[in-house]
Amino acid sequence: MKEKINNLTIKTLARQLGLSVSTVSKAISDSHEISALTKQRVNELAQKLNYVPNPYASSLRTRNSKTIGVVIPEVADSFFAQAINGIESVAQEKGYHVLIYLTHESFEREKKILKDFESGRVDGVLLSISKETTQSDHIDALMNKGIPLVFFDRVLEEVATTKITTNDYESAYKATTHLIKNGCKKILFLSFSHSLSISEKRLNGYKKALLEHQLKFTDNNILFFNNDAKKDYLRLKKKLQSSRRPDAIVASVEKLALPVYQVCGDLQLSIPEDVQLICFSNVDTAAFLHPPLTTITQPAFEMGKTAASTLVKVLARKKFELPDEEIIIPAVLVLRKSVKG
Amino acid sequence: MKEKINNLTIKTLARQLGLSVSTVSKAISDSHEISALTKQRVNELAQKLNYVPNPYASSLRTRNSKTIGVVIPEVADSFFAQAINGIESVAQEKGYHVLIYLTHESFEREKKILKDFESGRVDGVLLSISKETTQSDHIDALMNKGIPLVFFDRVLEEVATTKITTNDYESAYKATTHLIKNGCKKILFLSFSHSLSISEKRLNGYKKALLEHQLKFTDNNILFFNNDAKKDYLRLKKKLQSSRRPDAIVASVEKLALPVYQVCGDLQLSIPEDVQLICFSNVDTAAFLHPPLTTITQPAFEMGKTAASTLVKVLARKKFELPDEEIIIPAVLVLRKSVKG
DNA sequence: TTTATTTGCGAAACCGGTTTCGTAGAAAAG
DNA sequence: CTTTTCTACGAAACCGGTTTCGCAAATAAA
Repeated sequence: MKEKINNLTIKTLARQLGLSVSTVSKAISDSHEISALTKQRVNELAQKLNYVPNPYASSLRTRNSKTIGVVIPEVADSFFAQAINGIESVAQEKGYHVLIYLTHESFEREKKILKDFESGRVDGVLLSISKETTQSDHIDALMNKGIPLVFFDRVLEEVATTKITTNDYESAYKATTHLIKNGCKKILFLSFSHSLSISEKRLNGYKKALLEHQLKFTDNNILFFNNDAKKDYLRLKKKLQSSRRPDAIVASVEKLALPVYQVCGDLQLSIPEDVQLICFSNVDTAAFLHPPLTTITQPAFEMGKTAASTLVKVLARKKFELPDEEIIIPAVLVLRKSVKG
Repeated sequence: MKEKINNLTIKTLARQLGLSVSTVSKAISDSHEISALTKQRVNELAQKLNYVPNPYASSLRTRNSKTIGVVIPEVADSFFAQAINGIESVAQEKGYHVLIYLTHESFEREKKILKDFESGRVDGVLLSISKETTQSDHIDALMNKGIPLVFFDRVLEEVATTKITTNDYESAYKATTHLIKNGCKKILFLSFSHSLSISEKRLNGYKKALLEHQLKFTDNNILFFNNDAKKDYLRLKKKLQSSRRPDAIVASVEKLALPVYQVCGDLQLSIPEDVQLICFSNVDTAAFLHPPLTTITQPAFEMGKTAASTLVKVLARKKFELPDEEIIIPAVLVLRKSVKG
């Protein structure tokens, strides 16, 4: 492998063409100041020599990098994977580059990443906050530096910027109502965060459905998963072994579904006969699980795409003003055999 | 949102401290030329003013970006998602940034992306080639510019660099042998590429198992999936309806599993009674599918991690010399109910 | 005490582009 | 024919760091 030396710069082109550096630069960017003939000569040589301009040199002067930063908790999750697809689709179309960062649900990591963004590394940011994130200082600081940020899915309400979400509240309400209409009276809600907007909204939608049907909500109705697979498993197991075993479960995020299958399998509980199950999930295997999983499927690709195009649109302007609004793309409830009826 | 103006540069610090720009720069990079006292003063002010150096300015001068480019066919695939996790884990530890690009299996896209990398945008590249990729000109060109590249999973043998793979041949051989020992005689191999190294190796492993057991291989034994879900479905359906219906299937990549479940479901064929199934797959729902899917599970995280650390290690040196070797991390065959026994 | 060395810092070039501004020559206007 | 306006281009500053090199003062060696 050769040494890394790029001696093919705009200067090389200029020299070979007997032009000045500025002329070549302008020719390449198709400036009106340059004659058609010169442009052609420049482009032909650039083509021939396989000239690729240094993006960082350009970035330095123009103060933009054509790069967006995507900050998500994890990537091995169907929702985020599909969202990335959506993001990438607009990035690639609009000529943006995508820097990916994972917080692994750590607030500290998130802060570090956003702090780094203050350097000007990215033109804008797409963020889905970590489950530990409850305050917005790091986000405010970034936005105060003039770097636009769009939330998607996991948002921080108090930050005045555009947020792309699903109808979490309504979806949970709808799912829970469906279970109640199916005769369920003891519906367990699985959560993994006390503070996250999506968790709260989904929980509230669930609560509303209970309330509307004269079912009471107590702390017993909700089980919080931490990130300790073994303990979470045991706690869920205990729940499902108790005398007042739930007759249905609403799992508020994708990764909470498998533990339910696991525990039910181990306890020989039938889904949906003993326990009905609905999960917020984008896994593409849902239809082939045993039993097929009823899901609230979020428009992950669309959300990523919308978030990215919202961001890119504002980046195209000189002033970066993102309206403080929430764009809600509805999820769909896909009924499968994990619920009765 | 404010205007994007970063007036806090190294110059600001220098001015406020009554030092020169060069001194501040050296102080920040902890140069031995600078006294402890000065370093402290500089760092304290930097801290106080929340100074974050512009990475592109630095990049321009030092000719490295602390960024690696990851080029993969798709992200909504458990293998790649997990691989990204592995990559990110070392990137974050070593202070590298990760640019992600999806080829969507398009050779043209891949060429464009690698061409862009010739600009110096990234210090090194991790590549898993598209299924259309059969030649290496674009890769050679990049490496000739002195940019190191490590393949993972989908490699191009003829390129002299480090390749991180699994034991595709042995795994397919093992899986097929297992099916044969289960009494299968008409084993169908599902492929999605005529040229890809992994496809070829897996096919060869499969063939070897057939050969060893006096089972003959004809074109009828293999079914190629294109990217047309509907047509692929129909072709597979036809296969499974034929009089000489296969009694087992080896699916050579993750995304080929669901169509099998789909078709078998629609044809009311039982897995594994009518058709046994083994799939190269990293989906975490495998154990809860109906029936649970026997998988050849690749060490995706490890592969990503190894690829990244190999790359990062060579980037730490002045000379970028990646040995032309293949690091093979074995996959594991996880037996589940989609095969008998 | 003189000379050699080390220490700590600054001036300036540099990385590779972009952008401002000035200007020679051609074309248009008067 | 002179003045004005374009047209097409170049010189140079600039973006924000890094690095080389030079040098004065402090310290060590002779």
